[in-house]
Amino acid sequence: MRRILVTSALPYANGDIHIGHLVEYIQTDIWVRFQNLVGNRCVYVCADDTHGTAVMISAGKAGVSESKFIAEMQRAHERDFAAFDIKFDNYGSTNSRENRALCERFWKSIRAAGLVRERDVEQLYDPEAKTFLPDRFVRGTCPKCGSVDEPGDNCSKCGHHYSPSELIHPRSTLSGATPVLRNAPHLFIELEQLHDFLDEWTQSGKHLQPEIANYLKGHFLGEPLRDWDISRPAPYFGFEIPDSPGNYWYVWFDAPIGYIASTHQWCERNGEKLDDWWRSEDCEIHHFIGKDITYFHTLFWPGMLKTAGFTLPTQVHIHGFLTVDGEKMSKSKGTFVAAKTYLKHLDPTYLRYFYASKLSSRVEDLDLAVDEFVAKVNTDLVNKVVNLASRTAKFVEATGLSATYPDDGGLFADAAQLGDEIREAYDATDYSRAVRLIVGLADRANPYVEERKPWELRKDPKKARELQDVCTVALNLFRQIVVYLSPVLPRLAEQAGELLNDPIKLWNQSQKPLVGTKVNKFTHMLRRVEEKDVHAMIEESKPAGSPAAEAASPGAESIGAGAQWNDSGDALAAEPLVPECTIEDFAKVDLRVARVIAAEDVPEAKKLLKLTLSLGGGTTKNVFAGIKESYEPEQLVGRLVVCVANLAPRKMKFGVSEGMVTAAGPPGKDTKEVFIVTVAEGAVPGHRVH
RNA sequence: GGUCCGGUAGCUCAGCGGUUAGAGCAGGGGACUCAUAAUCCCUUGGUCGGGGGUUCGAAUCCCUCCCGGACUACCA
Repeated sequence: MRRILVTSALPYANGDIHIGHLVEYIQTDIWVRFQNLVGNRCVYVCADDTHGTAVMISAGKAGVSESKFIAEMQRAHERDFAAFDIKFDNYGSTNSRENRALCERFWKSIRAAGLVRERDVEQLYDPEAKTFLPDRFVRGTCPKCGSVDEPGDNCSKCGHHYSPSELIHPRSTLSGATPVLRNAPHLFIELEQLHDFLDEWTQSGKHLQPEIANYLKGHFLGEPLRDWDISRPAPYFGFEIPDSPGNYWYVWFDAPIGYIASTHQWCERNGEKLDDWWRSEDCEIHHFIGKDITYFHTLFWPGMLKTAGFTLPTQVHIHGFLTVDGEKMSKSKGTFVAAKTYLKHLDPTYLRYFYASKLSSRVEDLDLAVDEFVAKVNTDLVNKVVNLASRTAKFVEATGLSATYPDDGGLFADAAQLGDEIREAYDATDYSRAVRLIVGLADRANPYVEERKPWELRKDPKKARELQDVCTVALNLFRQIVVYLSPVLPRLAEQAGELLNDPIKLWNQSQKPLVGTKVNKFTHMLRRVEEKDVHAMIEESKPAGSPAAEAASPGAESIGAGAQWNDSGDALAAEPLVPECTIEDFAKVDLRVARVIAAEDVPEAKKLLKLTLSLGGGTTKNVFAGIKESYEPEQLVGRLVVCVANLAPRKMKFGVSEGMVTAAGPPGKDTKEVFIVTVAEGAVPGHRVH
């Protein structure tokens, strides 16, 4: 029996769980359930990641204390997870007593190992909000190309990387104030001292997927590792560093330690010793994470564990992101579906099955194509698997299963033998392979029923025995499949257990037929997915007023009497007003109505479309607009837009842009949520906007 | 730009040096009626991205080109 401790990444306490998160939690939960099913002892811990500037700011905006904010968020997270049958042995919080104690313990070891250095860091400070600003809370003009309103780390126009302090006219996205440079001492961990160890650990071939090991080798381990800035000056929501008053551990220092803290809570409750789980050769530790946090889990974290004398991860399982119909999840397209929105429309079983059927051990993105989702769930689960029970159970309601298992031509035995292969696939997190093998069994079981025709047997009282035998076989094949699928579909396993009066608890139940039990009245186990429910879910996930939402309900433009304007303040808060300007300033900008007379894709560009704008009378302008991710060229031709007509021409990679099409959207370089500015009926190309 | 991963039937993918390249779904034809318009049988469909090479033999190995995607930490 293996002893295994499993974690999923700690969700950040600053937003709801969505279907993207669920890829990871479902992947992990399946693995944990599988391990327990085959008789290993597997404990699954997780926690909310609560610290950092983002939570501090969100709590401030909501007008509540941080502790209240994170408590509410945690309640919501736990509720969502439970609804998807994700079963943690302990769900903690990084803002816990246990975590603080462990952080202090780690810190002591790291200090003692001589890894900590203090160094002054110049950082932008918001004098109005009285806080230091992480890069993403600063925006300004790119020092290289002069593009305005660029993020604090790199320019979305020219791609130039810089530090936020290099921006021209920087401003805080919190208050709109001009940030000032302030010096503050920060504490750094000199990771380079652990370089040899990390080389060996990452390249051993045992702990990481090969592509990850390779990536680390190429990107980081080929040169000296940079020092890691692990402190933040007050104000900061987190733990104050005991020997450095006024400084707090950066959230990424205490977050992974939260894995141990959560385990500690579980140990306390269950009379276990923490050292048996985190400082023992006999216990495996498996982390499941997304590819975005690879760096932290494969370099910092092993380094910290090594230094503090804890067990190193046996394996870090890294998965890709979720895409929907081949595209990144998008709020405006309604594919950024919150867990709770999903639950209003669809059964969680569907998503568990679908993800399982798509997941492999590779670091690949997983695509949820709506058609495929519907087809897979309905054909595999309902039509094939559940069908086995629903077509035979009622024939043996009265008699129960036969007392001895009849001859089935080797079907059950063959499927039992396949168990090893299925088991290996699960263990290797190659669920798509496991599911493929299992569903193949249903493809062999249905023809058996077809051939033996129980519906004819029941007409002849003399064949009652044969009828019972045929159904005993069919129900056993069904049950065997359900045992194999039970890590993925715990609810179905429970229903099958109830139907046949024998709860499914162990993998071995797939190896021996069940005989002589009563059979209960069959009730529906799983409804078919309706495509309209999926679409309703996506509709509900769309923000009001997006181009997509408009397209879905043409004619919704005329705002009826019942319309409500309860617009949230989020958009404004995300990008506060800039300092006021005079009418003369405004007059310098010549905004004109223009007609898009041609629009073409720039194949090499990620975000740009090439537009030809007509100002009327043959005056045209060539403009490159960063709207490719939101609009198709065909949608634009013929439309009236508002352009900045006197903007100095700018040479871009693909040609000269002679103006700019105005568009609204949130700050940031993400151009998936842009909405071009159009003009009311009657305006003609050439009209100036006054 | 660099690194990595892919490109096999309409779709999702399996096969990764050895008999005429497979599955599921979709399409076509038929059967059945126990079952959630479920199931079963038959069937159409592919110069395995292009080109070159290694080999008795290549979808599978090597080279090269083309196409698609991901990543590119000092954000959380």
